[in-house]
Amino acid sequence: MQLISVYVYVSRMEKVLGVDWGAGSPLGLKLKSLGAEVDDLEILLQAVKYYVGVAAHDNVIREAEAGEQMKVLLAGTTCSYKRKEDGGRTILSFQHPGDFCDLHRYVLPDNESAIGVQALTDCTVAVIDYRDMDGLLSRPTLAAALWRASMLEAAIYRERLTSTSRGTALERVAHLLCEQLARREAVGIHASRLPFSQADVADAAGLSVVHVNRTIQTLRSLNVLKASHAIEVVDRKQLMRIAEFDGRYINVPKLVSKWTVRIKETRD
Amino acid sequence: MQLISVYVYVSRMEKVLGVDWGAGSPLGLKLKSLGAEVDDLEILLQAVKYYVGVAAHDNVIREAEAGEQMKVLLAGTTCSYKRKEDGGRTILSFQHPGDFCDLHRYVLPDNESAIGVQALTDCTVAVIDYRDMDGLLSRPTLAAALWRASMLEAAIYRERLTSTSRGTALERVAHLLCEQLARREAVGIHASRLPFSQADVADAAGLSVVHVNRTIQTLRSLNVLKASHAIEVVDRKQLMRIAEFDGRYINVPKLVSKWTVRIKETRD
DNA sequence: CGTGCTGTTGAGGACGATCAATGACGGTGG
DNA sequence: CCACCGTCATTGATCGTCCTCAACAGCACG
Repeated sequence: MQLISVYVYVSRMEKVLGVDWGAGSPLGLKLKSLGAEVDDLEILLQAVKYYVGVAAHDNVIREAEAGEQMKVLLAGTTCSYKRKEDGGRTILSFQHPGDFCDLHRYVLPDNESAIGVQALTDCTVAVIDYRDMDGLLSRPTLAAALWRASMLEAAIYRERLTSTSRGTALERVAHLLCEQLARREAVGIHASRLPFSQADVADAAGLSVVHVNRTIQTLRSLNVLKASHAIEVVDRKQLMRIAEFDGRYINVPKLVSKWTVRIKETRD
Repeated sequence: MQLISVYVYVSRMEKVLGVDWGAGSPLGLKLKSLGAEVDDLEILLQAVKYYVGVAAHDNVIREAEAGEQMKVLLAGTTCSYKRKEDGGRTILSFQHPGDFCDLHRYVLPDNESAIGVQALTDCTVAVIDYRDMDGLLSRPTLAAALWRASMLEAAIYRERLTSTSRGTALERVAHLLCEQLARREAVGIHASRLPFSQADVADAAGLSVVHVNRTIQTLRSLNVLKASHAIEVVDRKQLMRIAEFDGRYINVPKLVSKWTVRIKETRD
């Protein structure tokens, strides 16, 4: 199997890039970890109708939008959110490369329409028509992978729920950061700097911006975060200790064997 | 199609009951709302290896248990929970008749092992071996229904997350109660009394028992809850207003047409 | 060179946690 | 039948975390 290259039209930047979305890309690693086969990735990419670039702060999916297409995040960071009556924003989940932005909408149409997806950085998104989904789901391994993706989403919410109900602001923020680090690592992104603002953290953790700021300063004084403008983790172990974070729920074990072999064939 | 009757051995009460788990039962209504076909219910019930009775406060699934079988709640109320390091209990979700207790464990084995399920009332549970699941999933409508069940679980967590992050204790408790009322109604249970204690509400809402008590007393003074020993809702509309509850996420629309026809054939 | 977004700091106040004790109810055994 | 026990509900008092309001600094952008 050869690496798959496509041309991406990035609307804001208004230029054309040749980018690899193949087996070594976040989406490839994601599908792999969900137990899909290498062919599944190829078939998924063939079903892509077009690629979109979205600028930071723009909506990937508007809250009221009636969706007839599914979107997959290929590059950049987004969040799914809900508006509060006071105009505020509750971040339900961060989304990283390889994540399906609105799988929930395909599986349960109409009863989750109030959820929007917003770009936190400049992003690249793949768009697939609903009418092409049947073909994808006829492949048992791919269907199972999508089911697992749903379950993983549920597991992530579940963890967030416990962490949010539970502890102090310090624990909650630490947990949130650990989750993002682990999820990004699972798709091959090892950067220690996290691509979102303190305000985003506040909306996700259910805390005020002010208190998040103070919490982050505490983490900095503990030499867990770097004392810079951005959110950058320097002592991951300590962060996990503070959060009491057990990342096993992020990873899907026992399902990777086949892939590991095949990946070696193609990438080495 | 005839109504399906099975004999249930209830271990604690030590007696044998003839009970109907057919199309009109909570499980039947649940599958219907998930878009399954009538035959799917029959086939699911045929796959049931045995039925178990569990007494209130006992574990349906122990936290460390290595599961090779899936459990479906037929009668009674349970909760899925996680232990906190201090010994406390975080209730992740209440479970009502028709709910799958541990679908997550089947889809994502090994990475959710710390979750237990506890009976809050006396319960009846159906047990299905994992090795019989392949046969069930070979039916596309049933497989889709199980996928939707996963998504519904995620949606419930998502709502809980927003409500927990957001408001005051009053709103959170009100939301939690609304969710349970709506979910029970969706499977044909219209009782206004909810079958769990204030301590359970506290563990689910992430509040202290003391404060839950005071919150419930506030709701009683507003004539939303009945001034009795139990948790009984008398003014549902007002409760939903307090919680800003929109129950649409509980129901799965657009998927019921086939069933509605068939159900009339069998039940009228 | 303003305008907006993000980050930072200070002060006051509210909500909910914690500790502690008591009451009400049902079951169990002497 | 009553004493005892465990569970659940209730009440009071104190304390801490986190919210709110308010102001300001740094930086990117047009």
